[in-house]
Amino acid sequence: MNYNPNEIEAKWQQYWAENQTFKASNNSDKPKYYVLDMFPYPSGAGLHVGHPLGYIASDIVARYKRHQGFNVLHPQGYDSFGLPAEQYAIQTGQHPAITTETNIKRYREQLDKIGFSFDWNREVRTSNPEYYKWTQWIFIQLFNSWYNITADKAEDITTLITVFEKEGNASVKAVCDEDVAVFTAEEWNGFTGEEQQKILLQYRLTYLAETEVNWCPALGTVLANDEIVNGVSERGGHPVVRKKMTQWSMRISAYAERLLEGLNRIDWTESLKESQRNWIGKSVGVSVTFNVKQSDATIEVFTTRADTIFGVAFMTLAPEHDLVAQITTEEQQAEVAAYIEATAKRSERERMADVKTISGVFTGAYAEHPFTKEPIPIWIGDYVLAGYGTGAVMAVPCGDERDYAFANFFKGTNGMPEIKNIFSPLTANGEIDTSDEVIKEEAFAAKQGFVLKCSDFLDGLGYKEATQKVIEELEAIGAGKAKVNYRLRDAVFSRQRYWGEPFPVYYVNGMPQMIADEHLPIRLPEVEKYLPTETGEPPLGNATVWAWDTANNEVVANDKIDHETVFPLELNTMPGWAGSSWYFNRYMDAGNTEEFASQEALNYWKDVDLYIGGSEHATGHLLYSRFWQKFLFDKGVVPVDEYAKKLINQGMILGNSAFVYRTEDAKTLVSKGLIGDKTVYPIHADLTVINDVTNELDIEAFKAHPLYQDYQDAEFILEDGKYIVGREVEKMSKSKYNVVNPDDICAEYGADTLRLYEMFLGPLEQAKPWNTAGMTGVSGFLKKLWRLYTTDNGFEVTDAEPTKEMYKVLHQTIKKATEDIENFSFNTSVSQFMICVNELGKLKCNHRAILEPLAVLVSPYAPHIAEELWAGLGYEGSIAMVAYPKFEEKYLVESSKEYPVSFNGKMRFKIELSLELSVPEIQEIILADERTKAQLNGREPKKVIIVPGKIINIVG
RNA sequence: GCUCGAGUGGCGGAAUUGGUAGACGCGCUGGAUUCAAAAUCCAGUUCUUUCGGGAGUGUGGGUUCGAUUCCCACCUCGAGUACCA
Repeated sequence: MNYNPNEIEAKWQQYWAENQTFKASNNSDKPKYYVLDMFPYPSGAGLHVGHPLGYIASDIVARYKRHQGFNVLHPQGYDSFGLPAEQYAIQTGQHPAITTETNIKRYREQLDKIGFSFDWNREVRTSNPEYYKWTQWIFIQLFNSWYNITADKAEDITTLITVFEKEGNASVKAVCDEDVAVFTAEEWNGFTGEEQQKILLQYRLTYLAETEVNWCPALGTVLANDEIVNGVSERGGHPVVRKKMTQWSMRISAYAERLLEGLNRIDWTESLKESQRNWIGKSVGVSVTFNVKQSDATIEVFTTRADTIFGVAFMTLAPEHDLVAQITTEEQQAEVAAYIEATAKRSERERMADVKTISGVFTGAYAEHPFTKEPIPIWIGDYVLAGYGTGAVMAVPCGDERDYAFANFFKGTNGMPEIKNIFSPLTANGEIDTSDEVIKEEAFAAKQGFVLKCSDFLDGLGYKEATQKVIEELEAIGAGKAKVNYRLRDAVFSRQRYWGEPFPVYYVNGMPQMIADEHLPIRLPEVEKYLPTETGEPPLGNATVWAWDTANNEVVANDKIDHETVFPLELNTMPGWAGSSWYFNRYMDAGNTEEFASQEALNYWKDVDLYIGGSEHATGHLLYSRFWQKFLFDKGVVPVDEYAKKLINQGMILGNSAFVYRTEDAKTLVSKGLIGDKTVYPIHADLTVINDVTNELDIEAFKAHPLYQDYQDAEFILEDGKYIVGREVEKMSKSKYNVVNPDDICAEYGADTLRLYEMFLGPLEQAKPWNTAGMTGVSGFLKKLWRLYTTDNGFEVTDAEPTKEMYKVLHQTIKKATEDIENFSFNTSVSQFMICVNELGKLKCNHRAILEPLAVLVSPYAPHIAEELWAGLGYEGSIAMVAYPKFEEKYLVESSKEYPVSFNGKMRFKIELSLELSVPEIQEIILADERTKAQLNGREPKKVIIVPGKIINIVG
């Protein structure tokens, strides 16, 4: 009776679907376990073998935990809003909803073939109105909240209004816009409703503001910082420019410290946490205020090196700094204007690529040193970034590389002073090094190994003491204070796209108004065209039925807009990360129409025990979702403020590209071994036209392939009568023709083989190349496993008592498989299964007492065959909930050990000795052994090390 | 530049409270079976060797009876990030 994977896999997949085997209940006496995959964007290309890697790992854990007696939540869904479906709509006119539906169907078919134990009853789709209703609802919650620094949490905006009414805003400590004017209670109460709304907008956690955004002209939309890679868009690689626009923003900066702190409480990889820490970019320093001479303006700078304040030689403002226009003197006006214009023209990318070139101009103005009162020339320069700190720096050439380079470059012009040194370097034993005068060639940027000089009251102090002292002095004269600065910027939340969540927002006199919760969802309107309008408005500007009727609370035609009861709706949509920032909570109670999720469900499942997904989301999804979770926690909606206890990043599966080599004239194709020193150009060969094992090109298939029509008449230069292709490991991608489709693998070898092989390939977190040839290994393993339970006549097992050896192998395997699964070391447990089956095969084991637990052990990895074997053993129903076998130490206890005997650390021979023997007894036996004498060759052993049960080492 | 991670056979990889380096699989070699092939099974497979051995986990040093594992310095590759004041 042969193992026929196609037949049994289809059968059990149908069984699981019909019997709802993996349906999770929100009520159970069992402990809960929540295993989550990052849900996919359903792209038109379908899945390749790299995609399911993480899903297979999480499925193994989910199935293992079910065997262990947990109530397991293992859901799946689709992040179904996004750019590709919209771009397809622009090209073809097909509605993105149709494209998305088709792609999801394809994804589902592919996923089903691999035999995942997902609870599809809880499927979510971010583009489904029943889902995005709650995304809109969360947006409204954010709008109706402010961040109270004193309480260190988000609170309802009404608590802020209460304070304003009683005390004004002077005493309010909130995370808000920087330029909020101070007002009293009387003033507040005297403001018009509109004025009050404007002020509140400066406090809300999501707010409308004119901000400088990353505008991508090619995509016609704004991009978030994490959607830009090397100055071009992550999608498509289009150039990105800075542009001022009125946009919704999320006040994620309010949560900077808590996002940082929370990292200490979660078990995520160190590198991922480090990425988030860098992205948040906390730096502890001092804010110093400089007065501008002959002006009432002041310049605030942020510095981490306040100790160097007596080394300040000049100040540099970012060209975009607000004060530039105000302080620039008449003589310098033309030069400054020209410089600003020149910088604005340079794209972010050029500016980044070209860090070596020093440029800047003098404003003509001077600031006043807070202590010495000496004049300090104020320059502008593009090495100072408007977006970081205050967009202004105090420049200390002797202590900072960039300041040094700038000062050196402009030395002697416009009052740029000579570089002055304020550091006395210390020798290794802490004495002042008088022999060496530093700061001749470069800045002294270290924070240790010096004491200050020429620094008034700071003379003789090191970095720490000086910083402490200068903060005290600055505070005493009111010119500065300690400050913590974060790199993390508020996140722009508007996108000029069609295929995203519409905002539940309409505008009255330009002021945004929220639509009441009970009228949600606000559904995406139909449009004729998915492109921006002729007037440059976002695609929703094409909608004709997109106005809000406040009398009837419904969306109505635009021509009804009268700005009295009918108002225009927001034309932007939400970004891709909106829907993915809370979906893990929705799975807990996916069908709920009354609430985001019920309190019972949220309290029962609480958080994700294991989250598996790619590391590319480190500073996007994984940061935004933590932010929303903390906000929802503050509002009492969710019970925990970190939603994923443990996170694992699966590595990428790389493609194994094949190449043919053409000559310059494209008339000849040269086999790989014959290239020699000929000039040839590699062309990707589709994997369907080569033999994956022998690397031989199927020339007929190649010529017949539509991609290679240009080579119909080409001459093939063969080696040994064959054309051998070159191979190279690259990212798996359609454009490299190295994609392997899991459907093909399932059809040829079966899903269980695919699952085992993906795990067997190597450690989950590591990138590793795919090699279809290796499939035969695991395929052979499953056949051998099958043969243990069967004969030519069908299933045949014995109830006889197994031998000691059989028990030993089984329990070794239980031990290893359990440990490995707990450590997510899936590759090594597959090895152990192979060892086990090889051993049992040699022992001719067909004993029920061994084969029953073995089926359960294998079941998380290869569930279909496990089900079939379980049925073959005579059981009704699924193996999925059968208790996991228990490891018993007694089966592994040994009475003797084969000791390795080393001489000077090199293993030379082995000797079987009883474990009962004492150290002196072992020594006596070993020294009397002939092989020892031969090794020593007459020398006396200097030392004999015996570690009982482990090793013997003789030094001599 | 900085941060994090990784360097082990022809290939994927295994082994770390320091204790037999190369488990398991691919590939390769030889054999059995077969009319033949596929499939299957058996044996071998780090390198080198004068068959006694010798060398060997990126390189150089150190600690140790003993180092892939710990320490120092360096090299290479990958990922992230960057004029961050």
